[in-house]
Amino acid sequence: MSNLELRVLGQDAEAAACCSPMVREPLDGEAALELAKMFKALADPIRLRLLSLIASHEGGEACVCDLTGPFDVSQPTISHHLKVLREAGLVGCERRGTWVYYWVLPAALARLSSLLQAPAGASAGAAG
Amino acid sequence: MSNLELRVLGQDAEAAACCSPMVREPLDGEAALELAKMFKALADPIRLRLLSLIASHEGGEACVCDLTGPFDVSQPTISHHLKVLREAGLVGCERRGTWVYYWVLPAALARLSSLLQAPAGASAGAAG
DNA sequence: TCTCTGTATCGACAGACATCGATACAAGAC
DNA sequence: GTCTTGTATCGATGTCTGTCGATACAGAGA
Repeated sequence: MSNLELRVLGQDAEAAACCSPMVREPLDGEAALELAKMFKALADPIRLRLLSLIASHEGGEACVCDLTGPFDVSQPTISHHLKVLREAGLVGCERRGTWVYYWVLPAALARLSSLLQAPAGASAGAAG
Repeated sequence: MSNLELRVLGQDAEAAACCSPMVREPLDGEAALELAKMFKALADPIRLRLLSLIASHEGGEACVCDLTGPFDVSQPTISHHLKVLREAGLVGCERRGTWVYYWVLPAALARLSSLLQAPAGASAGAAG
């Protein structure tokens, strides 16, 4: 159905989705550094809304021209935020003719999501 | 059993875990602002490791004295990071005698985790 | 009381970041 | 070729953040 599926080739989303939440064993410094970069990209309200806007756009992708309107900041600022999301590996992009299109990389979100997921037992009931 | 379960009373972890990932519909500005604060708390390698260290500690909680050792930064810096995690609603704490204990609030992590979770169709699955 | 230990707060400082206007670059229309 | 439009980059600036040493606060014990 979606053309989204084209984008996730080569990403092992399933592998990432299955394992080692951070509540299970301590993160080592290197992993923490890399993950912090991704969370840092999410740590801005405009970037969160951009990501959400892109992901929920029809077809799973959005033109930059669709993304500058909803915000009260300048075009260079939006472009900067898109670059941050790109460099964090959260979105991909491609120029098609005049326009540039962005889409979310689901594997990256899935990885963060699974990291934060508490193991079934621990989540609410905890320690038992 | 656990002393952790005492801490999750009043938090609707299950309710948070069920709904509205950001890839489904655009986040409004207010929600984005609040979520960005939580992600900002995660956007530092030391804080990620602290959180992971606390969560994976036996009993689900850790004394500050267990948390200062593993890092190359000063005690005030660790205290600062713990405060950031606290104010973001990611951990709770309590003084017991001389020591202060910290534990993770699973509902907060679950909320972020579910937010990032792509809907079944789109997520990774898409690749298949 | 005083002392000792564990933790938090304060004040200062350097580096990182969000934002802007100006400008460069890319592609289509003419 | 030139013009126009869409997007990215540059350079500057104000604000936020991570870090430290110094110090204050809390509780236990003598």
